[in-house]
Amino acid sequence: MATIKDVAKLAGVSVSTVSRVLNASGYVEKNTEAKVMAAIKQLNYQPSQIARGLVSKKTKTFGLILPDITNPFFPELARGAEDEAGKQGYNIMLCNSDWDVAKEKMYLNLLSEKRVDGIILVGSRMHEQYLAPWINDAAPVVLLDRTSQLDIHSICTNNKLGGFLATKHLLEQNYRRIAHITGPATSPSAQQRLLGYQKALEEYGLSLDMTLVCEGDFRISGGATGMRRLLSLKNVPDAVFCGNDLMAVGALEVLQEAGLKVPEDIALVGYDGIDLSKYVHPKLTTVIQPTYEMGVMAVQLIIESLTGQNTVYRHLELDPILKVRDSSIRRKTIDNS
Amino acid sequence: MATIKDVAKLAGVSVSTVSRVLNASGYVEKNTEAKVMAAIKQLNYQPSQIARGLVSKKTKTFGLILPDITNPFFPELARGAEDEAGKQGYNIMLCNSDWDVAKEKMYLNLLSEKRVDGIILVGSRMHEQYLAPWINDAAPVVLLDRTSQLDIHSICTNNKLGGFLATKHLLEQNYRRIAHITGPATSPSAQQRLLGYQKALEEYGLSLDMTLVCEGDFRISGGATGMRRLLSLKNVPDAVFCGNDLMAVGALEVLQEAGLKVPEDIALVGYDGIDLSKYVHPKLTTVIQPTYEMGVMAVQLIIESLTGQNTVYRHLELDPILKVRDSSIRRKTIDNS
DNA sequence: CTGAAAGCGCTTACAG
DNA sequence: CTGAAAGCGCTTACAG
Repeated sequence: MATIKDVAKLAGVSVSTVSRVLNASGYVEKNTEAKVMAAIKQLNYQPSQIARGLVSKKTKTFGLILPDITNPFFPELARGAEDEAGKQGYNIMLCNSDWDVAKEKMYLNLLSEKRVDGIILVGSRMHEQYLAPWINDAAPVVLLDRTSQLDIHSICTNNKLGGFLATKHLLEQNYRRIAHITGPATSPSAQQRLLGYQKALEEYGLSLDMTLVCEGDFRISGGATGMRRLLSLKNVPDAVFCGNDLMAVGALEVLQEAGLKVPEDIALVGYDGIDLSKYVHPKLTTVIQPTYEMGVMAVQLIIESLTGQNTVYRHLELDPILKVRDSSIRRKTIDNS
Repeated sequence: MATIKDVAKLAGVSVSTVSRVLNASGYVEKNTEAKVMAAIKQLNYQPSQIARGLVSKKTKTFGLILPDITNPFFPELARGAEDEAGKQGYNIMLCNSDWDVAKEKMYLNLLSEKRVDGIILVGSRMHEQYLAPWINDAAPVVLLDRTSQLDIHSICTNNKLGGFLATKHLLEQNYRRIAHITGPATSPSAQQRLLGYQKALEEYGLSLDMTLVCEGDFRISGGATGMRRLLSLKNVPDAVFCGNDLMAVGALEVLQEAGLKVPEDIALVGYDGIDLSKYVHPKLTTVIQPTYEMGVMAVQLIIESLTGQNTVYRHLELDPILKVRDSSIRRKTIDNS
């Protein structure tokens, strides 16, 4: 692979001059420039970003640590980040953490050693104390889908509002025995959605029945397991708010196998607004998150930090949107059985 | 950020010595080592992979260029590549090309300037002549989901076999008027699946009816458009082999809106084996590709090239597997209407 | 307008 | 067992 020296030699100039035409910095005679360009072309020369990075202290690369790209929630987010990064001349390094704090730490270290210009950390369950060392470190970090007390950027959606909207919708549709399959208890988002669920029940003067709340795992299998447990109750719910769409799909399968109709027998609401929610039958009512935008905004926040336009740490909160579809259509009367 | 010099100064030794303990190379006295380790810890020192890369000519990074991570076929593949790369100490740089040759070239250049140790190029429609400059270049390239006459690694599945299996299955189920919604005409995979479709028809002594073949785009919308066109025919097909699952989902929606039943009125077969195919109703018969494995193998091929274990270019072909589900269940008799 | 020199943060021979 | 020097491929002042 040709180096700047090779180009200089072939063009009969110094490396300084080649560097100048490469960076369009300083004056260089038209004629000299032409010679240099010709040499570059002839040698098929590509400047090494490694060498450049060593002096500029910039790698034009961001790290993106997310739980699992095969989980349909994350590709949208990754795409948003990549599109925005690409627009600004950055590449994205993708890391799957599987919600594993040890893996997150490993990747955080790796990315830091590779001197990425910024890191987007999605859905981390890491304790604040472990996060702290990364603050005010070389590369700005932005937390996605989680908040923090620390001086660090964060973007999340209002999960409590989302849980509230989902549950209130079911209440408005005259469902009254509303169960909730939550995400993992360790997930802050899951906790907030649960709070929203409780708030909506309270607002309707309904007391919280903990037998109707079961912990899931944000995966299809967890939704199925939860639904089976709910069906085994002596007093089966008439509606289920699932902590995410994937679990709603699992719940839906169990209901269909049990010969129950959605929403006639049991209504279902999901969360996230992944594509899949539109293509199951019946189409799933869900709470849509601005997933792609979160990826875009994360990159924008980092770039703002980098260019010094923004010296204050931002904690952004976006509002989710309730999307009513077929799985929760209106009941005419309240069923008080 | 602390450098090796800072560590050396604090430990009261030379940078050479610090480098030795960092790399566990050469002899270093126990006592000296302890002092160095202490300094590293105290300064929270992380060696710069940029500086290391400049001398070692290795970045421990691979580039992964794929059409679109939000297309459900690709996350599996990306995950396979990332898992295997991570195991071997490499990171993955993710790039979305949108099937756009110009974007592919741009990323190829960018990744090359960043001196990645290898590049995985997925589903490229680039002409051989444009690909040629990347061969025997610094970083090994492996083509995924496409073949090449060039001296370059490639991994693909036997798409002709896949198309054949899908169509033969429908024929065995006594469907006779079988349409095919293809992928884009420019896609080699789409072309091969079409050939498989033709071969199966021939084997059953059926002649190819071009009014039953329409070009799609591998997206939901293209499947919907294709299905609408097929329904407008005077002589409607009794089964449709869709070039991928996404188009099958689009076709399914159109059929349901038209009040037609699958598979009673029209049978449907997809391709790829994406998760979604299991969760639509009815569950979609499909041809499963070993997507995750392809990602893993691509990384393995690159690493073999890098370690010189493998000097010959490999063209691997994997076999897809027919997965029969509800959307194409048996008809009792041949419908000769 | 152009070149020589120093330096980015490391590793790798080479002495000692 | 340890240190000084050269070099990886660039950019950035500094002279001229």
